[in-house]
Amino acid sequence: MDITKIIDPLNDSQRLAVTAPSQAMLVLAGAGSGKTRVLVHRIAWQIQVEGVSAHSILAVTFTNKAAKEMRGRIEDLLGIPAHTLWIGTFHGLAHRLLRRHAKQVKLPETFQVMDSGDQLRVIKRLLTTLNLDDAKWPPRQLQWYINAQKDEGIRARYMAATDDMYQRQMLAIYRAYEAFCDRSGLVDFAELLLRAHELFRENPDVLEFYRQRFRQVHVDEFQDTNTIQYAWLRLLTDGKDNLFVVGDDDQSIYGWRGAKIENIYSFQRHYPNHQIIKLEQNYRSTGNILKAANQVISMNDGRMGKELWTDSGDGDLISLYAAFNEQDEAYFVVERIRAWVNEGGARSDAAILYRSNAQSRQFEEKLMATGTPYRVYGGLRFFERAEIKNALAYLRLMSNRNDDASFERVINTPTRGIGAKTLEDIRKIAREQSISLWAAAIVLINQGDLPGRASNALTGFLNLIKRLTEQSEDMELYEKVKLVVEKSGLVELYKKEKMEKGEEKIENLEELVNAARLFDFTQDQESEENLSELDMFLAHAALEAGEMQGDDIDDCVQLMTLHSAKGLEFKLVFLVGMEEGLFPSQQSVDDAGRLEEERRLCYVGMTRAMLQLHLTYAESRRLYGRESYPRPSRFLREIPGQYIQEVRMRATVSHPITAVKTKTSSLQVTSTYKLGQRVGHSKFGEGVVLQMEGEGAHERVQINFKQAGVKWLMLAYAQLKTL
DNA sequence: CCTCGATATATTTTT
DNA sequence: TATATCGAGG
Repeated sequence: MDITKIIDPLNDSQRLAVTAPSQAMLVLAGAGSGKTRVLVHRIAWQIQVEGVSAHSILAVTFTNKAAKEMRGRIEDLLGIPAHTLWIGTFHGLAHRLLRRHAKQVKLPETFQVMDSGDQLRVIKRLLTTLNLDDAKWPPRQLQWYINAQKDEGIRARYMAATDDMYQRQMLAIYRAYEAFCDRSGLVDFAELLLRAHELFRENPDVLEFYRQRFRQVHVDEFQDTNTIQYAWLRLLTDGKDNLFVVGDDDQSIYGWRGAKIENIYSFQRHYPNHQIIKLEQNYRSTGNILKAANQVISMNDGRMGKELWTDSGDGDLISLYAAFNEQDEAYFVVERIRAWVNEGGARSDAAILYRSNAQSRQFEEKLMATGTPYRVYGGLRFFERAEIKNALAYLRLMSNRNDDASFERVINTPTRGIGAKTLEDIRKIAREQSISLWAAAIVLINQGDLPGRASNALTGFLNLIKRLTEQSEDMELYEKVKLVVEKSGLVELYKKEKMEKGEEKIENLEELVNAARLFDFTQDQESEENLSELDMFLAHAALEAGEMQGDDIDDCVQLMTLHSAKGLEFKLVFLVGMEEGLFPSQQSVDDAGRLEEERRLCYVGMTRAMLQLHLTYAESRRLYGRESYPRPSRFLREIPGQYIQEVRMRATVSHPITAVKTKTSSLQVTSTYKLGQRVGHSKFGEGVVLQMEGEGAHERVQINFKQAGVKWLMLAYAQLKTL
């Protein structure tokens, strides 16, 4: 047996974690310290050396991407496919359990998964039904409230009524929402987890079965688990000392959506026989970046304690640029990226990280203007697009006619002459008789007192769904999807829309058919053989919303929020908008706990950088149409000056916060150039000065190069020669 | 039923 | 500032 492949690539701490005997284990893995490697090798070790069957191993992640990567790497390491290995996201695994045990958790076989968009829609609909003003009861807040309760494992029926009117109303809505979901066979994301927990808690035999089956349980990004996820893990592993978790308290950045960093602390109480191993050697960043990041994070209280180090050198200093305004900031960043690319760097190795999405625009504009390919993460995802959701709603209705959310969605999309009045009648009957909208529609037609036209339209809709169901019965999955796309009238609807938009939507629908054709329903066969291909595809669409838009085919500059950057790495990183009120965000500054999370976010951002880290802030920023003059972020002050090189040239270079801005620039270049002056540039060759603007470090000149054409250059970097 | 204009509203995101 | 959503009116 060749175990060197598993052991050799590991450092001492990693090896300790990988080869430890079965026991409760907490691996505190710093950024870039090889946490996935430990998890992958640990599992391979158990299979190959400890003789644990892949069938008896469970590994849980947060994202599908992480799950996929882990499975891939384990299979690579073992050299064989490991399809009996249960590895997936909390939600994916919960879903699998609920499908297998639908009866025990009182769900219909064809229950459908709602994404957050669906959920919001349902809540809005519910408010209208309950005659509540959605200005007074903002749907988003209600959604937040409901999910927060569920994340804590709290069901509406177990909540005591309070005297507080507001609380009472919220609870009433939560109740109504639960009732609606039950009636329609709909399950939201939080519900997947909650019900999977209840499955274990209320069915000792089921729980015992899985406790027996899973001899080893592994969890990735443990610091991101919420209350219900951890409770679920505990049911599965209590008293068994077989829980192996990997996480980093310093990278907990999802507290605002229920993640409990405390779970790391509780782990030590709940599993008294645990062992803790710290991974502190970093294989990603240079020494300066790590030392600076260590300093920043050390400002937080109550850490587990961890200090990253590297045995590769200090590297470059971190650069800090004080931009005049957000335009200048973008200009600086884009120029730096161009310089990087000119020197042979790949664009995809450069990332611009910001605190909030609204900041991306200025960079996009500048990148666009310079013709630099870029990619923005975080847009609408494929399965979340309206046209896709419409098509899926038809499919869902075919699978489960009680799915009222889907019924509402497509009954009049495209418009087919079913008016608000008819719809209201249907809802009324559904409410009175506690039946689905579909059933209510049939009742309404049979009553016969509907105006002829409305009755025909409604019958037409019901028949359409029935026809689609019958016709597609023996079809392949992709043919079903194709049939729906063609016969639902969606294509005709989008053909009528403004050329470009409509065109794109039709293309997306075609892409959906294609996705169905490529859908690999064999990959989860082990557990879901009783599920129809269609239902598997629908679940896949909800649980894995697909890649964000854009292709990775091109060599693109990467733009994303700090949150989405977690887990990624780039040679060149720009952390922009380092300003009080922006980062840390205004909402976090007067709450110690939230401020610490912002600091962890800063730590995450800094540790994304492999070679170069550039920090920027603007002295003046236009945001939401308002001009503001923010102070530099406190996080900048927390980085010792010795790791920083200020890019702005000033008379006196000192610490950024304390430095007084002087008008006297150290760069008296303004007089050097005149309009029409002939200059030389190392890359662009010879040219003539056309315009100048800005002062000091901000001074830019426009030059008409003989070869390269007209360009704006920043004097501080251009290294021009007068000719 | 659709279009236009008024209005609110703007961290962070995966599942 | 930009966008999304909603209600009135053609």
